[in-house]
Amino acid sequence: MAASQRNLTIADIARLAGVGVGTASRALNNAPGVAAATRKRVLAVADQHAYVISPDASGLAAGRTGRIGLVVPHIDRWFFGTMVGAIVSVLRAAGLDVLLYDVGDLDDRREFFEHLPARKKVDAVVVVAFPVEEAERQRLTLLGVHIVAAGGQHAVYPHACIDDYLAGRQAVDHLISLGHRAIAMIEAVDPEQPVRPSGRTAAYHRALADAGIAPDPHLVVTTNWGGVNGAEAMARLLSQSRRPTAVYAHSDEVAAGAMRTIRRTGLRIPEDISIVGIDDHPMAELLDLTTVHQPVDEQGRAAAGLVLDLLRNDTPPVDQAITLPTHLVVRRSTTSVPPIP
Amino acid sequence: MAASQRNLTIADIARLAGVGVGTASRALNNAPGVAAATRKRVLAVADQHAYVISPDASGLAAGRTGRIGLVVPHIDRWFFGTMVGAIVSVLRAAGLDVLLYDVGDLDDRREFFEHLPARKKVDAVVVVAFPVEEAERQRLTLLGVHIVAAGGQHAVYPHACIDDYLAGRQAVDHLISLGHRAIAMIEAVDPEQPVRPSGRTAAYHRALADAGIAPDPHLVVTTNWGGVNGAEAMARLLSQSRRPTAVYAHSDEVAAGAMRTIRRTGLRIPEDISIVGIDDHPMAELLDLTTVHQPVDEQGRAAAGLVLDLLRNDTPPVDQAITLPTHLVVRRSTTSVPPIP
DNA sequence: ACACAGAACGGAAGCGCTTCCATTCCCAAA
DNA sequence: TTTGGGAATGGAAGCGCTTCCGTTCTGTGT
Repeated sequence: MAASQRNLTIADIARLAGVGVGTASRALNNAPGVAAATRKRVLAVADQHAYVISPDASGLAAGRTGRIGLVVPHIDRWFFGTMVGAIVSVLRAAGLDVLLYDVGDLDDRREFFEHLPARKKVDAVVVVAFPVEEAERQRLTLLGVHIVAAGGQHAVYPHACIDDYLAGRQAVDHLISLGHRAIAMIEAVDPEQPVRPSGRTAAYHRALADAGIAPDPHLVVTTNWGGVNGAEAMARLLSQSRRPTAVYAHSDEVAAGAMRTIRRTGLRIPEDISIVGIDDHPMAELLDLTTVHQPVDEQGRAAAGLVLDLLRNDTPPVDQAITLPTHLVVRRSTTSVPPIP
Repeated sequence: MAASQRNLTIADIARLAGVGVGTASRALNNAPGVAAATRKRVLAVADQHAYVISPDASGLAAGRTGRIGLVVPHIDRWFFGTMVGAIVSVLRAAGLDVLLYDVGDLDDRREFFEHLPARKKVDAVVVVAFPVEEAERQRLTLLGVHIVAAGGQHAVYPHACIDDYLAGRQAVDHLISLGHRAIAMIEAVDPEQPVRPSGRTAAYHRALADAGIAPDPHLVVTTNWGGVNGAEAMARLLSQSRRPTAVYAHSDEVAAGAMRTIRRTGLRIPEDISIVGIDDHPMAELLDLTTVHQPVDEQGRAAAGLVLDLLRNDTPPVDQAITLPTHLVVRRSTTSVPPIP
C-alpha cells in the first residue's frame, strides 16, 4: 500500500520491465538504440501503471523546458484571445506547453519586465500584439531565449502581422471612392500602452492627401480603445459645425460605439453617415458594419510557426517577417455620399 | 569568456558570496535560518549577476511545480477570456504560473483528456466554464492534483459560479412583469459540448408556469452558440404564425443576432418586440440591450482563490461552492407589451 | 573456424536545486 | 567560570530524469 502511494519513477518502470534505466529512457522517448521488442515491453509496463515521464526532470537533465511564454495584454478582448487561441493550438500540436502572462495594465506590465517571471521557464517567448519599448527589449534579452512577435510590427523580432497602413488605406480609400470628402477619423489609442505612430492614422492622412482632400483637424478625434469610448468620440465629432458624411474608425469596436451615437442622434447609417471599421470583429457582421478584415488566426499560427522554426534549426528562418493580407468587407454601413440638401 | 557563457548555478553564487549552497538556497528563498548580513550578501551577489533560481530544478527537488493548469474552451470568446484574465491575475500575484490548455473543439478536448498533457506539470487545475463528463472526471483524477471549476456548476469540485436558473428567472420574470405573455426563448447550446440540462432553460419554463402562462412549443427554438446563429434562430421564430412580443435569449451574443433579424424584418425594438439577454457582454451596452449581469471577473478571482486555499491548507476550504449574484440591467431593448392592434 | 562491426544495453555521472543532519559558534543562565 | 541551547552554517544525499561510455551480444564475411 505504502509503495503504491509513491509515484513511480523511471527506475521502477525499468525494473518492472527488466531493463536498465538508460534503455527505459530511450524506449519512453522513442529514441533510437532500443530493440523493438524491448521498447514494446517498456511501453507496456509504463502504460499498465499509467506512468509518464516527469517533464520537469526530463527537461532539467536535457536542458530545455518544453514551454513557450506568451506575453499578452487584455486576454479578454477578441483580438488577443483569438491570437492566443491560434498560437496555443499550433504549439500544443507540437507538444509544447504555453505559459500565459498578462500585461494588460501598466502595473502588470512593469511587473513583468522588471521581474521577468518567465526566466528559466521557457524555451521561447511570443509577444502578442503590443509594441515593446527599447528598455523592455533590453530586459527581454535577459531571458536568453528566442523572441517572436505576433500581430505587431517589430522590426527587431521575427514576426507575423498585417500592414496597418494598408488596412487603413483600404478603409479610407473605400470611403473616398464612394465620393466622400468630409471624412472623419476616430483614432483609437490604448491608455495602457505608450502612444506610438500608427499606420492606421498615417493611412488616413495620406489617403486624403492623395485624393486632394484638404485636411480638417476638426474631423479627427482621438479616444481610448473600446466601444463606449467610440460612442463618446462620435458625440464630440457630431457636436461640431461641420458634420462628416463618413467616419473611419480605427477598430470595429470603436465603430460600434460610434454607430450607437449616430443612431441616437437621429441620423441613419448609411444614408446620413457612412462608417467603416477595421478588424472584422465577429460583431461587425451583426452590426452590418463595413470593415477591413484581418486574419487573426493566421497571424497567430504563423507566429507559432516561427517559434517552431527557431526551436528546430537554431538558425533563424529565412522568412522572418510575415505580413498577411487584409481585405475590405463591404456591408451595409457605407454608401455613396448623400446629396447636399 | 567561456565561463561567462554558462549560466550560473546556485553553487556559483554560493562560492562568490563565500557561503555554502545550503545557506545560499535559504537566503535566495527567503527561508529562515540565515543571518541578515549573510542573506544580504548572497542577494547582492545574485543581483549583481542577474541570477535567479531555476524554478524547474527547485521544483524537482522540492516536489512542486509552481504551475496551475487552466483548461478552457474558446479562449477567443469574451466570457472565457475574461475568466482566464481574472484567474491569471490572482495566480500571478501569488507567484504561480499558468499553463493554458484549450479544449475548444471536440478533437482538442478528446486529446486533452486522453493524453492529459498537464500530468506532472501542475499543482492544480482549473476547468473553466464547461461541464466535465463522468469519464473525463475519471481521467482527471490521474492528474493527482486539486481541481477547481470556474464559472460552471460542478458539484464534485470546489467551484465559483453564478446560479443560471436564477439569472434566467431574472430575465424572464422581467419580461413577464412588463406584461408579456407571448415570450419566446432562444436556447443556445454549444455544438462542441455535450448537451446537458440548462438552468437557463428551466428558468423559462418555470417562470411561465408560475405566471400561469401556457407553454407554447413554437415559441422555443434552439441554436448553436454565437451571434449569427441567434440571427438565424430569430428568423425561424418570426416565420411562425404566432409572433412573440418578447424574446428571451440565453446570451447577449445570441440576442445581438436576434436583434439584427428583428430590425431587418422591419420591426422595432422594443416597440414591437422586447428582447433580453444574459451576461452583460460589453456589446450589450452598445446595443442598448437589457440583460442579466453576471460578474465574470469575480468568478475567476474566486476560483483562483479556491486554488490558493487548496494549495495552502491541504484541507479543503470551508466555502467550497461560491455562488455569485447576478442582477438585471434594464436598457432600451425591453418595454411593456404592445397593445394588440 | 575466427575476427570484427554494430546494435543493444546497463549504469554512473550530472542537470540545479532543497533539505536534512551534523557541526560550529555565541550568549545567556547558573 | 562553566554549560546548555538555539541560531547559523556547510555539505551530502536525493529529486527524476538524460546521456555518455564501456560492455555484451549478435550476425556476417572469409
